[in-house]
Amino acid sequence: MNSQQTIRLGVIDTDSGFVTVLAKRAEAAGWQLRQATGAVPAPELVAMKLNAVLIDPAVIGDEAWEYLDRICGELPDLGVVVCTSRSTVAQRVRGLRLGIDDWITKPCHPEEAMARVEAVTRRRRRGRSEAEAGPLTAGELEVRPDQFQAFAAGESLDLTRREFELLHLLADSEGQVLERETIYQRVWGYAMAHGDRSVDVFIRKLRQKLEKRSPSWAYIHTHFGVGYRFDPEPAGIVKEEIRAADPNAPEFTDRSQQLHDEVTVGS
Amino acid sequence: MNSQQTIRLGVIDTDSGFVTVLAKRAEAAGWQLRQATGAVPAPELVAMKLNAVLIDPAVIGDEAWEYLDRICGELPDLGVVVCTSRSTVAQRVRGLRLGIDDWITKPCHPEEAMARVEAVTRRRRRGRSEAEAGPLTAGELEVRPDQFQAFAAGESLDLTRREFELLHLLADSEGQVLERETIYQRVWGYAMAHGDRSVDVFIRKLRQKLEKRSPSWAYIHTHFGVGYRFDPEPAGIVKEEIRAADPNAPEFTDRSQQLHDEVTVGS
DNA sequence: CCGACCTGTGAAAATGGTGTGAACGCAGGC
DNA sequence: GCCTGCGTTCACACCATTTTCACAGGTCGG
Repeated sequence: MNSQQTIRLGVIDTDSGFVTVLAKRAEAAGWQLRQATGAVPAPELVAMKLNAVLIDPAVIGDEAWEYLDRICGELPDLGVVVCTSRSTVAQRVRGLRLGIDDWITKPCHPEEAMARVEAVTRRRRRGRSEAEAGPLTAGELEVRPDQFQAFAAGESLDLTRREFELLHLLADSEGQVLERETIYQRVWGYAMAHGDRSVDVFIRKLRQKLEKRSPSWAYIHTHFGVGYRFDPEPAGIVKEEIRAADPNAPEFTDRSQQLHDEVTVGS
Repeated sequence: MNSQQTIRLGVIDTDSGFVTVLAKRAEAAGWQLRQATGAVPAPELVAMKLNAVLIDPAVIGDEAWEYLDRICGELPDLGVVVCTSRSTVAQRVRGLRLGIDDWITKPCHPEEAMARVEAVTRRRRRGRSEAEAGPLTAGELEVRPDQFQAFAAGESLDLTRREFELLHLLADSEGQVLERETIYQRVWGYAMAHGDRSVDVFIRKLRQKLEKRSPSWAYIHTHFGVGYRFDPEPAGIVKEEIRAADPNAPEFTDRSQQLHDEVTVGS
């Protein structure tokens, strides 16, 4: 469904002109970028949770081959694209055999670089369809994409597909307030018709099933006039946390909502 | 080791000079080649069991884009590399976005073409070779890939080829819920058409044959709106659980439901 | 406190997914 | 050519899920 997830790309290059333009376009496309101007150790690359890196080996120097070899070997899930000026057939062949996924020659159009990164990422995601996404945990909950189910205390919530997709989206955006339109768009896959109450109904079903298996937690919170927020809270603590969170809180840019929360809680 | 598996490559091109040289080198490397001089329908490509195709869209003509789109859409597991003289950035970007894995410009060195095909096919074939060999057991079942058969209590289930492939896939993913599209993709080798019921029909055939030879086990479970899950369960458990739950029935203290249940049961 | 609007809730109605039997078409063997 | 086994497609019945609707309850701005 949401295979169009944003791409997290690392760029290792010192050609500021190229990088700047690329960054601009990538951000416009919703990608997340990390930049560096020298070799980044493998563990740090892992920490960045990148889908791919775009590297100009020239900025690394003599150890470039060694570095590329190590990256490709240690991070089999990372797409590696080399982008460099002047290269021989022999170098490209060597690089590709080493494990590099694509080799582009500068000067190159940023769109093409992006398209190639995209192609590399796509191919990799497809390759491990089985791996799927890892399970999420929140409060007593465990959301398992490989089972299309959520569990509390080892027991299944018996969610239907839509219920699961909705809960998965919410749990994945823990702490964030999601508007109904956004939720509908992401779960149903198309725009919400004006006046559609489906989201509300499914939220209710989720709350019922959550309550049934995990009564002492509050997971889904309503934000009046906005949408819903997923945030596991042990029952009873609710008031304190909201009061404590208040100073930080005023995130919503809508009307004068913040006031409401205070009043509501205070009463 | 794993990088030295033979690659099955399809070449669609009329540039006999290039193709001849490529074929020579590829064969020297132990690859298996299939050649064509025009568009090859998707089903035929499936039958060839290729890892990748190398296509010059010029030999296909006006329908090249349409053809490439169809190939990429219907055969997600097939690597697609385009190799053509003269192309614009816009064309390359369009192609890569379409699902093409790599785009090379002629004239190109055969070694580089091979290296790029190799890069495209590299990732998804990891660890596939070892999975083939071993027999699987689950419940009373024994799945034997070497015979393309499954047995229960020493008796063959008399599975056809497709039935076996399906059961093998399911048993190999024991406990995991597999979507129909995934199943079709992996067993049939290409994308499932919308509304295709083949998977359902074969599941029924499997269930019949399993029931016949191993009546006291439930192997294949339906997940509504999603797909199927293979998980051997002794049939007895199900009945017991239902019977045990029935007398106690009032499971949850929601509204006034229990009353209804009791009345209903009492009658 | 009122009216307007938003959200929660239960149940009916519509939709759509699954099980199943059977007909069809195709290829390989006799 | 005819038969047989296999895979595909179709139609229908049944039922789980989803959507819709009406109303109750809550929240907000005056």
